[in-house]
Amino acid sequence: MEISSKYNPKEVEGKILLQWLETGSFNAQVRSDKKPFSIVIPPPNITGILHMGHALNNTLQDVLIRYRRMQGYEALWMPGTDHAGIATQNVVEKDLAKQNLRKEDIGREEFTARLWAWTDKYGSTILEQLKKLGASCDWRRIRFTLDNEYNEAIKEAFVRLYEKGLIYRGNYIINWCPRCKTALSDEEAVRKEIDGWLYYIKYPVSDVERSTLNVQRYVVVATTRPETMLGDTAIAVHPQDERFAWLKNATVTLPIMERQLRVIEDEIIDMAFGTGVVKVTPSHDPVDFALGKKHNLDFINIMHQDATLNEHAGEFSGMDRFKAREAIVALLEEKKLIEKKEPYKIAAGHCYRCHTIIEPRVSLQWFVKMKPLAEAAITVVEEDKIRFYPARWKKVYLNWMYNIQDWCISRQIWWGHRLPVYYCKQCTTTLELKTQSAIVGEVKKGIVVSKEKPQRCPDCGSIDLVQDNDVLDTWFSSWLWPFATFYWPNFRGQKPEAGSQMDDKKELEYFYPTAVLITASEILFFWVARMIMAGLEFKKEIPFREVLIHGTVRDERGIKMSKSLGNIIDPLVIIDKFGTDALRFSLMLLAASGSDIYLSDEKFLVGRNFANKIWNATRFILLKIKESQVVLDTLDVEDPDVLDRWLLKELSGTIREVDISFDEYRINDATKKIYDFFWHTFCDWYIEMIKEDFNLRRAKMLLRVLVDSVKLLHPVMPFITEEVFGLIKRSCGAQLEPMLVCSRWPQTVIVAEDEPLAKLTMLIETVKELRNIKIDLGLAQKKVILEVKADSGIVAQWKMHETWIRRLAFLERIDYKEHIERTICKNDLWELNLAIEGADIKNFIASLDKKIKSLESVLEKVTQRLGNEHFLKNASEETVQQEQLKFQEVKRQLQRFKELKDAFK
RNA sequence: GGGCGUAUAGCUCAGUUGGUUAGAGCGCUGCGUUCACAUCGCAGAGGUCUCUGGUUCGAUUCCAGAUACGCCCACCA
Repeated sequence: MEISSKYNPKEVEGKILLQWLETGSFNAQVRSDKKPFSIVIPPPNITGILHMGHALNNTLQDVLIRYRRMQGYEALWMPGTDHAGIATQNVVEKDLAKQNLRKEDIGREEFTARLWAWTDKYGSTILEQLKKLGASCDWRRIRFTLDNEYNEAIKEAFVRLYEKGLIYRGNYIINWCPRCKTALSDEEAVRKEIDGWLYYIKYPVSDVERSTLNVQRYVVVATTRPETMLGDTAIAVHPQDERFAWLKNATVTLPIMERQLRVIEDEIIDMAFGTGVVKVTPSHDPVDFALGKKHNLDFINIMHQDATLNEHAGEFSGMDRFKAREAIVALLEEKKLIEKKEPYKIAAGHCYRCHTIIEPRVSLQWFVKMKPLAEAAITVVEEDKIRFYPARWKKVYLNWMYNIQDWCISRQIWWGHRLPVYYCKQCTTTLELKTQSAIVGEVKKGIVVSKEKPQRCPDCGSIDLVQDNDVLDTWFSSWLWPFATFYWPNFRGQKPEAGSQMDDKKELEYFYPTAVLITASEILFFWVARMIMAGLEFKKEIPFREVLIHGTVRDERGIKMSKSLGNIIDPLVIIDKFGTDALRFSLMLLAASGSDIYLSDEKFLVGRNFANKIWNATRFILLKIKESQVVLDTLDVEDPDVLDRWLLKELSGTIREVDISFDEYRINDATKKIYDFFWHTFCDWYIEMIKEDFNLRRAKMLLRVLVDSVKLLHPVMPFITEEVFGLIKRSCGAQLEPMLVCSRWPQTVIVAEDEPLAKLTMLIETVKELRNIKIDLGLAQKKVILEVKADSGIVAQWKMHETWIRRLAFLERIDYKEHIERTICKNDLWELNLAIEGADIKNFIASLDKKIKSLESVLEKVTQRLGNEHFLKNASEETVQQEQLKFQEVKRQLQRFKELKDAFK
C-alpha cells in the first residue's frame, strides 16, 4: 500500500464521514449500563450558512461529545434547526420582491406555502455543512422548531403560563420595526449610537396673564425627535425645579398643532439635561408612556405601521417620519420657534433583523410576566447548580435577571407558531381594540386561550370564533429546546422511528438535564436565560448543568467578522484549502477559554502542518514495520526498555493533563498538550532515537503510542485520526477496535522513576548541550569525535544508547577514555571532550561568558534572598529549602562554566 | 450613567493558591536535505510582564488609582 507523502484531506473526509454515518456511530439511546452525556445544539437558523462562528461553536461541542463518547458515556448530541421567524420571512419576501410581489399580494396562505417550499429546499443546508465539519450529532433525531410535535410543546407552554396568569394581553408601548411591521422584544431592539441633533423648540405659554406677568412668553424643550411633537399631550418639569415654579398649573400651546398642553411635574425629569423641560409624547416614547399612564394624559398615535405619519399628524399626514422631521424643523425655523440645535449622539434601537430604526409604539400585544419565572432561575445560578465558564458570566446573567422586564412575545408576521388564542366575535370588541390606541393597559375580555379551537364561546355560546393572527417570537420556541426536542409533552408513544424503537419519555428522563450548553455570549439573554426559566417552569429541573461561553470570531484587526463588512473567512473555503481537521485544530488551539479569537488565513497553517506531521509519522511507522517484516499479533509491549518506558511516562503525563484540561473546558490547553507530545516528544525524540534500533518490540511501541495519540487527537481532528486508525488496522495483524470514533479513551500507566530513566533524561540533556556547543564552536555541520570520561557503569549506559546519541548529536564516533585532554561539557556523572580542529574558540568562549554573566546575576539574587533574615523568618520552610537548592545548583553550574572557560586559556 | 473584561516577545496567546534563570506558536536570523515529513530538522535573537502607589521578606501574580482598548446593560428626552 502506497501512502502519499502529503496528507490529502479531500480523499479522506468524505469517505470517513460516510463510514461514521453508515455504522450509526453517532447514535445514542437509553442505556442503563452507561452514564448519559448530552448536549443540545444551539439550533442554527434555517436561513443560515456555515460561518466561522458556527465552526467554532460546533467544533467545541463536537470535541466534548467525542471525548465523552470515547470515555464510555452514552453521548447524545441533539441536532436541529430554528425556523427563525423574521429572518426567514425576510429572505422569502426578498425572493418575492424579485417578481415584483409583496406578501400581501399573494395572501397569508400562499406566502406560508412558499415559506415551506423554501424551507424544504434550503432549510437543511446548514445541517449538511455541519456534517461536513464532522459534527457527530445523532442525525436521526433532527428537530425543527416548526414541526407539528414541537408546536404542541409551544401551545402547552403558552396555555400553562396563561392559566397561571403569567401571560397577558395589553396595550403597551413596545419596540416596533416599521420595515418588518412587527413588534419586537427589548432584546431584539439593538441599541446603536447614531449621529443626530438635539433641537431646542419653543412652546408658547398660553396663559396670557401669566406670560405677561413673567418675562417668559414660551418655554423651551429639547428633543432629538421633533416629529413626535405632533403627538405631545403635555410638557413636564421636575417638581423641585425652581426655575419652572412659575409654570405650575399653566398650559402651553403645542406649535403647529396648536393644541393646549398641561404642564405636569415628575421626579423622573432630569433637571440637568437639556432645558429641564420635557415634551411628553405618551404614544411614542417609553418614558413618556409611563408618564402618560401616571398622569392620565391623552395618548395620540401619529404614525401608521410603516412609520409614515397618520391622520393625527395634520398637514404632515402621509409623510415618512424622517421626511416629516425635516419638514417640521423647517416650519419651526420659519416660525422662529427653534432656539438652537446641537449635534447629539442618540442611542437608538435598531431592528436586529433588518437594522431599521425602531419606532416605539403603543400597541396591543401579548406579554410574559418575567419576574415570577426569574426567581427560580436566579436561585439555581446563585447556588451554582448551573455554572458558567468563564465564571464571570454568572454576574452578567444575574444582573440581567435581577432587572428583568416583561417579554413581548407576539409578532405581526406570518412565519411561526400562531398564538393558541381565540376571540369570540359576538361578545367581545377586543379585535377592534387594536385600532383604539387610546385604550391602554391589560386587556382580558373576550379571549379564549386553548390548545385546540374551542367549539363555542364559553360566555355566549357563539360558534363565531377566530384565532389570533399573530405568531410567537421565535425565542418562545427556542426556550423549550432542551426538552421539546424529546417530544415533550405528548411524546410519540412507541412508534418505531427511523428504524429504531425509542421511548421518548424515557429518553427525556435519561438525557435531561443536559450536561453543558455551549454558546456565544450574544444569546445569553435571548436564549440561555430563558431556557433556564423554561426548564425550571415546565420540567421543574435545570436544563443543563454548565454553560460554556466562547468568544467572538474576529478578523486580524480585531473587527467582528460579518458578511456586511466583507471581512469573513469562510470555513468552507478553509476546509477546501487546508482540510476540516486543520480548521478544527487551529480553532481549538486559538480558542482560549472565553476570549475572542483573531483569525487570518495563515492561522490555519498550524493545523494543516500538524495534520501533515501526523500523516508522515504514520507513514514512516507503517513503512518501517513493513520493511522489517515484523509480525504483530498484539500491541502489548511486554518488556519495555528504558526508552520505551520514558515514552510511556511522557504519554501518561499527557493523557492526565489532557483529561484535566478537557474536564475544565480548557480545550485549547488540551489541544496544545497533545500537539506538543506528538510532535516534540514522540516524533522529534522517540522516533529519532529508535530509528536504528528497530525490532518487534519497537514496532509495537510505535503503534501503541500512535494509536493512543490518534485517540487523544480524535475529538479535535476526527477525520485524519480515523483514517490513520484504519491504516493501522489494515496493515498489522493486531486486534483493534472497529473504529476510532467509538474506541476506548487512552488510559494512563504507571512508570517507575528508576535510575536508568533518570540517566536517560541526563543523556537527552547532554545531547541538547552538545548540539549547542557544536553550534557555538561553529561545528554544527561537522561530524566530530566525542570523548567520554566516566565510571565503567556509566560507560555501559552510554554504550547502550550510543547509536541514537551519535545520530542526534551528529557525531563521528564516541571514544571512552580514562583521561581526556580537555573538558568541554560535564555534569556529576561524566566529562566530555570534542575533537575541535578548526573550531571557533572565540565564539565558544563568548557564549560561555554570556552564560556565566547571566548565572552570576541569578546567584546574586539568590544570595541576597538567603542573606535576608526577614526572608528566612517569614518564608515557608519549603520555599527556603527550594531557594537553598537553587543556590547550590546555580553555583555548581557557574563553577562548571568557569572551569570550561579556564580549560581554553 | 451602571456593570464587566483585557493590557506579558513584532503578532496571537500560556503563565494554575505571590518565590520560575517568565514560556509556546507564528514571524525574523543562522545552519542543515543524515533512509517519514522543507506542510521538515537543529539552534538563535527578541520582554524594566502598560504606568503609579500600597500590602509583603518578596508582586507579572494580591489591593487601590491612572491610562488605553473592548464588551454588556440603561427611560437624559
